[in-house]
Amino acid sequence: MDSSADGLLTPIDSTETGAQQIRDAIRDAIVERRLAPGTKLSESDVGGLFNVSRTLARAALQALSYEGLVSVEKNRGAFVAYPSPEEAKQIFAARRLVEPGILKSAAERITPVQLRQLRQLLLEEGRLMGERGQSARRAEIKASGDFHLMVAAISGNLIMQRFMEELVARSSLVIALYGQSSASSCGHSEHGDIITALEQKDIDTACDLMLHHIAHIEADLDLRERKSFGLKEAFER
Amino acid sequence: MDSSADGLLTPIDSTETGAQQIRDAIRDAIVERRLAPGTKLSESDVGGLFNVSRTLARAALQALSYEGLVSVEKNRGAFVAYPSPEEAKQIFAARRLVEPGILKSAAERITPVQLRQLRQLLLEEGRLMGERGQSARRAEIKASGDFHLMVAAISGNLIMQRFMEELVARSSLVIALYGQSSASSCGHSEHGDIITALEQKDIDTACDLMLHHIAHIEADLDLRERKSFGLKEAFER
DNA sequence: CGATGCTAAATTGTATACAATAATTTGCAC
DNA sequence: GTGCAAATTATTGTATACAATTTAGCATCG
Repeated sequence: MDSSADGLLTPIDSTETGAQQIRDAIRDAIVERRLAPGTKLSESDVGGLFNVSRTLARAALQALSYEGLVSVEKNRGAFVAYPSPEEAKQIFAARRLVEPGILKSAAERITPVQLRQLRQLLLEEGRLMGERGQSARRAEIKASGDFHLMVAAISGNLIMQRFMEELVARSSLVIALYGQSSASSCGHSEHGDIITALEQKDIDTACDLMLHHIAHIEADLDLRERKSFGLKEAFER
Repeated sequence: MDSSADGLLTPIDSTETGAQQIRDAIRDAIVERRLAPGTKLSESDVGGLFNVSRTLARAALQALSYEGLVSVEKNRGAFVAYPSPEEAKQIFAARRLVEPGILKSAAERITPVQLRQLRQLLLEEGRLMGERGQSARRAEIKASGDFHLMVAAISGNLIMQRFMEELVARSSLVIALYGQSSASSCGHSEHGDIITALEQKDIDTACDLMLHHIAHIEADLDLRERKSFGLKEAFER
């Protein structure tokens, strides 16, 4: 896809097995909001879509369920996750809990080259904000999350990086459900501020900015329970 | 929302599917160190052992690989994870990063009943330290981890709780590989100190004690690369 | 004697078939 | 026409069968 001058965010093993490719494809579709929360993902349909057997489709769906992006209900099937307001709060609470620490680790190890890469990412993000159209919107959503993921990658801790990938992906789902403004853009300047603080080695300020940034994203949510009939409707088709 | 602290550490769904039961059984075996790191887990063997088909065995092994307890190598098979020293460092770095925050959340919500349950757990842990025999040793290992898991459960954040389950399980693997003294016991008094701080609502002290506690566990490790021939041997049956 | 290439065995990767469970529709009584 | 119940349909749960890949053994050659 894009892979903008970094190997940092593309841990794709070229020898990945079929199920993994399908998992990645579906995950991208969910994160970029081409697949709405609650959408049913039947094994047959998924398998048919990718021209593989149900075995692989099932494996991919299982994998996504471990990441919290898909919920599989016994004898009922798999659905794109439909996080409850409570779940949404916990996702952002988790981010507030870990991201300052991750950022601190990253700040201690970051190299000039990596700082340039972060700036590059920011530039790309800004460019996408200018463009219009579905495709640009999707890319913008992805880029916005990629900032946080690159920070995690720079921190050098693979385990926290993995965890952040899960949190960012699930955040996208939450924003799709409860976001009010098309607020994916509102964080852009804050990303820039964080980078600036990093450049100045001002770790404490950077962490504060990160906390505020997460709080801003969360403040844009309207975390009221959706009517159950709406949920039921979402589970149709 | 959160049920009272009764089944706090047993989120087992009684209607769980076959693969999940097998996954749990193998996970217990790994965490309790009945299965050594590097042990080969062939799909046929696992299936035969539990009297199910390779399909379910495979699903269970896949699940464990997402938790980092099993590593599956393409076309080669699944093995009990053999964390490298670097991985071990990252696991404990992750714990230092998240556990103070989790403890802080828990301290803000903890009820007297939950405090009693923590004391209870500590008592049980102490009792097991007194007993001798393999079985008591395994239970002691589990109880030691359960303290951290119960704190996570009390924090009320299911996502962080899940993450801690992963970290504690993987820590057990690391200690099995690199632990020097049979140090699982050395942390017992520190657990008690943390509870005391919690009782006194002294959150900062509790967090400090937690950080020291994790540092102590880590300090007992001898994180030197095992000779590759030793690793190879470990991967043989 | 050691290295290399080939064949055979074992193991995983994937597809398909059958069984079990849940959703839907149909039919009947009221 | 409404409500309940049985049959039908669709979908998931699990097992088995076959293909592809790796590993090991063995023979051959340098």
